[in-house]
Amino acid sequence: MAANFSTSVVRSNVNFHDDEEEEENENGVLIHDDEDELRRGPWTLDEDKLLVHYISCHGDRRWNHLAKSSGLKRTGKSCRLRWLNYLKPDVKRGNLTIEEQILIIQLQSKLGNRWSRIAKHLPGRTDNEIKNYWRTRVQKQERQRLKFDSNNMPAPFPDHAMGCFAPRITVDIMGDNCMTNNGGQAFTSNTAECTSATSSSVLNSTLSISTIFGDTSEHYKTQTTSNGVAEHDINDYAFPTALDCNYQMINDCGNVYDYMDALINLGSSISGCCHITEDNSLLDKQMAKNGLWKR
DNA sequence: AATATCCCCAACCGCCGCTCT
DNA sequence: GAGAGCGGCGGTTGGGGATAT
Repeated sequence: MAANFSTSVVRSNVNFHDDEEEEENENGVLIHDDEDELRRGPWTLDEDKLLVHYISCHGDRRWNHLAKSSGLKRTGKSCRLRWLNYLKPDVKRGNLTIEEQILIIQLQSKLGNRWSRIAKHLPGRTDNEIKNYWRTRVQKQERQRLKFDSNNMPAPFPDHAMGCFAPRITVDIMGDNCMTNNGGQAFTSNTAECTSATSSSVLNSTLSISTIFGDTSEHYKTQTTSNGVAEHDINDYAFPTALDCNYQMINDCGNVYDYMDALINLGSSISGCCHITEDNSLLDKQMAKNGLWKR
């Protein structure tokens, strides 16, 4: 990967005098005086340095002017994209966290494919990154569906949930409750919906579930609150906690799906609504009818 | 080890709406 | 009001690394 460098480093290191046919403008930045074709494709380290240097001096506005006067043989659009998606200092690198993934799903259900709006809720994440994330996941699910179709097997999830490019779910955070991870640590998002963590302590208990699919050897793990208020009817269902990505779901074909994949598809198949309950579990009986959650 | 396939993601494209002249 | 220029956005592509066969 290129360049996570500070502006000061760029200023001190960049060497603009590597081409005899270039000349400096009034700001000490080189201008190409030939009419070479615009460059396309991946940016080089030197181009990155030049762009960062120019923006540090002149700001990130007037992209077409910037592209010409900076000496970059790039379009203004290309410069803007490179800056916003990669070079801007506050761009966060690395994999999306589970919290970010859930927030994306939540926001996508509300906003649709308005990636730039969604990105505003995830500091440091770009619309391009979120768009790529969403597309990759949905493509994966579509491939799964086609695989089942070609094998003449029933789809793991209802067709209407699998076939659309933008499956919609709503994760409702009920009342004062907040999604928590297994340690009971509050999941804090940038949305206003999630404002406070539940105070009830969460006790893990391992329960043997032998119903529905008749597999008595499997152990499914669910959670109950200390006061037992939200205890599940374990004879019928088992639920994972919202952020426990170690869970997988097994449908009635015996196929196993990762937590997030199942969440997206089940959410689509239950009229766009699943709930976070008092014990921070996803609770909807229709969800459970699609299969068991396996740890 | 070679080849095929999958997956990620940077970058491009086309369209739309806003602003300025 | 018309049109050019531009920024912003969402959809798409293609290169390259990772993984499977």
